[in-house]
Amino acid sequence: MYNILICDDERDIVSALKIYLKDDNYRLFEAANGKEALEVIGKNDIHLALLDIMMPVMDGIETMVKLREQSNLPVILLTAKGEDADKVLGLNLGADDYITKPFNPAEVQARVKSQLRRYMQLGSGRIGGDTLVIGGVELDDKAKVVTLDGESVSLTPTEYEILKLLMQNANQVFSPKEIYARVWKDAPLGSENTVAVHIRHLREKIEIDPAAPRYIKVVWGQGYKMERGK
Amino acid sequence: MYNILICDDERDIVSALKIYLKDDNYRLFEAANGKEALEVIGKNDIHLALLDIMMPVMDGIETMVKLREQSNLPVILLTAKGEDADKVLGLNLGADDYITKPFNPAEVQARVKSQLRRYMQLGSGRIGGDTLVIGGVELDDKAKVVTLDGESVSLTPTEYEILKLLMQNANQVFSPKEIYARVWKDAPLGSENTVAVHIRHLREKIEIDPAAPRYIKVVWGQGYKMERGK
DNA sequence: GCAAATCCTTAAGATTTCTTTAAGACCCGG
DNA sequence: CCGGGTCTTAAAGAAATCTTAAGGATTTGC
Repeated sequence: MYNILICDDERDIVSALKIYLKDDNYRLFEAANGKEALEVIGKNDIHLALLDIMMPVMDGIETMVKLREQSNLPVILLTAKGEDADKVLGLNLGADDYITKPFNPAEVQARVKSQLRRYMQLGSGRIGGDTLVIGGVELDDKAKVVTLDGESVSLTPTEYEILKLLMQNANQVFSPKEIYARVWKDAPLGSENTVAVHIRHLREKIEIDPAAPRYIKVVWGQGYKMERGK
Repeated sequence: MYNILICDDERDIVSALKIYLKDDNYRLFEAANGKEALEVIGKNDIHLALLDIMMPVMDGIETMVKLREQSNLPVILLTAKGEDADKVLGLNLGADDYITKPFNPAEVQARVKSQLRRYMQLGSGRIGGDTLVIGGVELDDKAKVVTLDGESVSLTPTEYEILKLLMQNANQVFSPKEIYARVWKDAPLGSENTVAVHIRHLREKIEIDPAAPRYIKVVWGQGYKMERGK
């Protein structure tokens, strides 16, 4: 359940956005100007804010600058056509995205969803130093989170370690013994079958068709590898 | 889907670029300095990098020079007006393009698209330390992958080992007995015919016409060799 | 601490892929 | 044109991987 703040002085805009964002997963908060917005954000655990640029008392840009002094939650600016100067200024001052009026409902939903996912799952959305990416598979080693085409995938610790090993050494082939040694940090006694079972489980989670894997490939007589590129 | 790295120490610049380059075909990575940039590039399959020239820890020029030691992926430098000297230096050291701040969104999109197209069309095949090449045949020992004129070829473990032996010792003739001894690590008992069968299979996979082999030649009464050069 | 849920391992049979064998055809040099 | 070396083909045999299920270990939540 995500908390979303909608901030605009025009009640009609607020109403429209509330309808567009009607979703069991969203709890919607309102504010009529920047000052109210900051109060709401201060009192509640807001996950994303939609701020109109043109507002009385305190405008969207000013609000966002104040907000950025203490938080980096996603801010989507609402702009009217032709306010390009404000838009660029806003982006340079830390906004994450913008939507131009009049709104396209699907676009609003998509951008909100996208920013939330970025913020929640990837820890403020940065695909940076600790994130491995191969095709549609993303592994964030800081957050210990794996996503497949944007959808979060839940892996067990062992599965996670195996996937990490393979992703850190993309295209390199590891024999089951080698995988066992490096993940369990122990000598592989007899049961390399264990590795096969975990590979199977991994494939069930990150492959569309485990029988025709896109990512975790087997090289006969050699071992497994995570394939990057074509 | 292309992976693009945005590297700038100013978060606002990064945010702005991220929005300009928002595209379903791009996956955007961030780094705050050259050191991080190299890490991200090392861990992921980045297709294009936008590097700010002025950065702490490691500047854009230095980063690019390091990068060029191992990759030729497109680099677009981000320069402030007036940094013309750096710009020229950067282009001479291997940058592919540059963009001057403040950015024009359309220009950013166009240059990125153009560089990506150029890079993708030219093919980016880089050959690392563990790759053997003879004619159109490439053997990557890390990935256990063999390609013929760019097309991947699937070999069995034994076939692979034989090919590796022959490629590692190009032009050198090995008798079937010797091949058996070195690949099987066992004394050749009776069945050197086995080697002939594997050679046949290899030829079917990497020769256009197995009856008139280009690569795996036979020397009568002596054995086989992988021929380099014409 | 205890119960429940989750996860890891083991095992065995099924399946796929690879290797070897064998027999005959073919090719080269003398 | 004859003999030994090489090639080809098919099919049986061997090996590796896959799959599934279930018991035991570990972790989690209360």
